[in-house]
Amino acid sequence: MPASKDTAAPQERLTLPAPLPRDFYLQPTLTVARALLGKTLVRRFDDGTIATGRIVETEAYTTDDPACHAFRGITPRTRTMFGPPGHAYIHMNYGLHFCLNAVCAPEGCAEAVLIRAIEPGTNAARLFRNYYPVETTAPLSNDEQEARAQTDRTLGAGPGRLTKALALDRAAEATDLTDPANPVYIADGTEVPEDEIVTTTRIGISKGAELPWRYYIRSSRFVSKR
DNA sequence: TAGACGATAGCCT
DNA sequence: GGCTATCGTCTAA
Repeated sequence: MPASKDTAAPQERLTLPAPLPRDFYLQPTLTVARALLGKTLVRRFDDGTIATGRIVETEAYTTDDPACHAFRGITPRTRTMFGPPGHAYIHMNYGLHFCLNAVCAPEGCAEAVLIRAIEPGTNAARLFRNYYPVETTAPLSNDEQEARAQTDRTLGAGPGRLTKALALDRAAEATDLTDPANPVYIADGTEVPEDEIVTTTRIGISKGAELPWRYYIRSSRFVSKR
């Protein structure tokens, strides 16, 4: 894929899909985790540019799940999870990475879907610039173009990577993901056939690790781990 | 208040 | 596959 492909699209010409309604997040959390596959994550940056990503990997965390941060009850960190559905719950882990979750279930019931990977869509070059802030205007060599193509495949592959590419941190905590006026929201996307959805166990947890609550799109090159 | 731990990712062997 | 950077959060004392 040519490196310059996404750089020229005038932002004002973008026609973005409609945000998902709040009712979407009131479905059972496992259903939401599956249904979010193929949906569009829309990010409006401080400079007014917009980038999108197609969600290709999710994990579900429910209120009776020992791996869920809210398992032991409400704390300052988990307050957002106990709030109304359709909001962003963003937490830091390992002191390094932010992870983006969509809050599900009615207010008072703390459940969420972790968005683990996206496929860069509109304005992928903007995501690349966030990931590697030093941008050069010099023509890319063949090796550099190959390295860049490799990075395009991985810059949204993993919860920490995608928040870095989307420049999302605690400032976006509790953002209403159903409001298209917000800096980040989730919109409709493409339908994913049932046989394209892989159900497997979650990654990187010690409690509740046996639960098959991770979902990804089989044919996607952009999932974090198979 | 101190210490342990963690929904990760990059680098090295 | 192993190691580790690095810090917010929680728990125990």
